[in-house]
Amino acid sequence: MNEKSAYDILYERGFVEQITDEEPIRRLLKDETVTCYIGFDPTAASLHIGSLVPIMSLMHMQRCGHRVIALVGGGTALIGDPSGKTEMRRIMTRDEIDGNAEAIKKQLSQYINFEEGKALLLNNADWLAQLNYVEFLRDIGRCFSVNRMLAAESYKMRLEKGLNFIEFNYMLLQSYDFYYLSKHYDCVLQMGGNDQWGNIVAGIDLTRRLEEKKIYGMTFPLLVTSQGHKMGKTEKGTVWLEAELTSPYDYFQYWINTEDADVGKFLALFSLLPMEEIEESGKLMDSELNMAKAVLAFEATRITHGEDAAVAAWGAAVNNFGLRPVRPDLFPSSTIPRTNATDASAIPTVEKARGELGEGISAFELFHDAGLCKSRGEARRLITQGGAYVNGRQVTVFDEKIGNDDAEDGVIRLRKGKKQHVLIRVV
RNA sequence: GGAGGGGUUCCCGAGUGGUCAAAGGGAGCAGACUGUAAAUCUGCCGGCGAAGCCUACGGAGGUUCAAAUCCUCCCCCCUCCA
Repeated sequence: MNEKSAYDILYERGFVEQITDEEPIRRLLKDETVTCYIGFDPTAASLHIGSLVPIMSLMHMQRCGHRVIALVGGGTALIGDPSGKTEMRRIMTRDEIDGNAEAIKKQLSQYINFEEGKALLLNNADWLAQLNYVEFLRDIGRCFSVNRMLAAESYKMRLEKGLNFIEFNYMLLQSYDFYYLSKHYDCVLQMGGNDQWGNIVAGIDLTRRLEEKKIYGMTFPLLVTSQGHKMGKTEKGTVWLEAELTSPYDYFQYWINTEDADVGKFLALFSLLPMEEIEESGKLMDSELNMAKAVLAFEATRITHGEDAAVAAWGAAVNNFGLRPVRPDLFPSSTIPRTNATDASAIPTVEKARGELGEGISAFELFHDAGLCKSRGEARRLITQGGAYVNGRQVTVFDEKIGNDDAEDGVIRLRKGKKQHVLIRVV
């Protein structure tokens, strides 16, 4: 059904930054079923938006019939990848890493079908943790030239600030991973962020020296917004893929706030919509672009949190921001609702006991309790500066009492600034 | 191992006895302008309901009415020498 090869798809959607050999890779992905892998770092209990490009690339590979390996770096996390970092990372304990690795495995299953050998989920701790140091040095270490390693871009930055031996070894371990996967799982392609280029190429060299086997590498662009801001940070911090950490509502809001110049690029990378539809939307100008942003937000939320959560997040956006329906001729493949129906249940809601509100609570306390402000002081400042609203009315006195009388249908609507809404449900 | 230089609030970075909750920049928040965009301008930007108090300048002690600043020991990083 699909004439395009995985390479064509990745290329046209903007996934490809560097590749080791264009022609062979193009052919391979077109004519054969290949096994490819990407490593994920278990340094936190959840992946975040920064991992989404790799995840989406694996989805595309799988949809094209290739076998994908998601490698959780339980072993390499014990070392800490220095690539692209200015500071050494905190060394994590074995338990922390194992716990995170488990959580990440579960998360990846939302995007990739691991049934019946269509995809594999491996943990490199399974082979790295039992390596024998002297043997490793003799078999693997001898294949690495320190001179070449020092020349690698990934170490440059650290050579100025300092790099210690444990981190210097990271490249050997990741190279060994690739070698190991190529040997035991017939993996021929490693993909990763562009900061992984050095590590990937080193793995290719190692495998060639040990096995005389040719394998390949591809890297993705490291995304910053068109304004140069880093991806995945908002007023609430990192945008996680885990619903417990970043709600589908916030996740949707993150995407709908995409800068104009990034909408097309992000639709290609973070939705599965056909490129023709995405290109068509490129004609949208000015505020019409908000329709494309809505579709981006909806599709991205759908992929990560499911259709129902996406619809709910959309409904909340309609309710809070007067988001208008997307024209029917745009993005026909998207399942975004085209109606005006408004289910606002996804708006963040905090419950308060009727009794607690009996005497009325000072506005600044309420904003703090609702989680809109990190401290009471911040809430006071917010009110003083005129950024606090109750039921759409600006609060001007910081200790104005808010009580049961302010509830409309059992709900008090709080708003911080223009964008952040929380409902207080009186129970 | 020796000599020198460093570790400051979310990040970068100034501060070498009181006027320091700590210059400046970035990030962030709010206001104006807008399209839930960007840019720009303005205000805010440790905690506690104010005075004041508490917490904070790598760690532990000490000197002093008073310490981010002085002394001692320790930890970590960088540069040069070995």
